[in-house]
Amino acid sequence: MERNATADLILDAAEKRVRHNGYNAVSFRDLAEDVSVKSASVHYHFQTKESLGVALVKRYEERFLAALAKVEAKASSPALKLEGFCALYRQSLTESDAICLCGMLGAEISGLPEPVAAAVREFFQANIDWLEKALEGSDFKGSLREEAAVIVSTLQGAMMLSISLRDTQIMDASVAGILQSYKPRP
Amino acid sequence: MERNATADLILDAAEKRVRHNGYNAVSFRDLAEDVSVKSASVHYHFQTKESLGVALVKRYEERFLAALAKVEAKASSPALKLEGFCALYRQSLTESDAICLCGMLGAEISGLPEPVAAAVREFFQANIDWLEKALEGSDFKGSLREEAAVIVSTLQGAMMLSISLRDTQIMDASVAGILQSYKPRP
DNA sequence: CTCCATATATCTATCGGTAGATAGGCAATA
DNA sequence: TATTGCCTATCTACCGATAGATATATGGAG
Repeated sequence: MERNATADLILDAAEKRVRHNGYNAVSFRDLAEDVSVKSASVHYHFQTKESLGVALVKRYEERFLAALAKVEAKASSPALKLEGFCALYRQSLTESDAICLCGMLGAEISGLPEPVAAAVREFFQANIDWLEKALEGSDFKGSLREEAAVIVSTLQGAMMLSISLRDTQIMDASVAGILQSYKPRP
Repeated sequence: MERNATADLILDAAEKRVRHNGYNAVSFRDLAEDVSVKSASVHYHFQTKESLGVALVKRYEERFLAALAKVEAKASSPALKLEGFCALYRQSLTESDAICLCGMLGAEISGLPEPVAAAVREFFQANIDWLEKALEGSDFKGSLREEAAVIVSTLQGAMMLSISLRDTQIMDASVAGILQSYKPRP
């Protein structure tokens, strides 16, 4: 994914704006102003809004999967991997004071250009894939994949409500609840 | 809240469109077409988009609280009330094949006109209030209010992911997980 | 080393379309 | 006749997108 400086600055600005206000509330002119160029120059780097959206989600997913790979490398048990996963979500919330990019786009998904929607679904699937694999060997009864999806959705919901009510406690309590359920039963 | 027929049809159309595509993706012209009038007539009933948004959320909350009151009347135990609460969320998802109105607006909250944002926060607070009261007397250790917020956010997240991945199983599994946590410990 | 060709990245200017919003008129009704 | 509800027509602002000019950098060919 070799990309030049301006294109990345545009994606940075887009990520911030989309995570706060949603896909349809972001314009090429907004982004142009954010990076101090004209809107025609934004179109030079991303011909259409759809292609910008796809690039945005793909970069976001790449970064997230890279962070997950680091967790994978360090965490030795399913419980620790789960903890690392939750910590990443929590960090994403506190660092940007916004919900997950794909949490926002997931809410708007039926109104998105199909290629963008597909990229969002892929992000979620990759999350669930990782978690499912991470939880292998934990003493959990039932479908691991289903449980992984529940965890992802729980974290996404917690981000949304934390931002809406301006109360990070909700995220913390959600994470605590998730981790508690996966403590090896004594 | 006495309102005439057209105004309610406009709100019906707005609710559907906002729940599917988000606040910023809905226009007066869209709504006008939905109810077979001209956009100026939509402005006759709701002068501004902001006032339409506020009315939309308030009506939604009224309906939801009315449904909760019925649950309250029928359910005798905290466990049954919780079950009724989750069932209402599940019903909201399956009936409209869309996320909660306030789940959508909650995601977009930082880009909403402040009065609309305030109405959304009030919806969530009312949900948490009801749940907190409903859970009184359950053998749960820790802050009931915090736990109520976690449940609301979990259900909201489950709706979002269910719609995104087109898999209602996620909602079902989330509800099952919530109810299981609140089974009186044997 | 210089000159020219090409590529890159930006600009100005503009397109057709749509956004929210308003003014003023017309018909039914109470 | 005053009110209600809808209409036509229009406004200004902004949307995504494109055309075409310009400046700068790179990299051979002579």
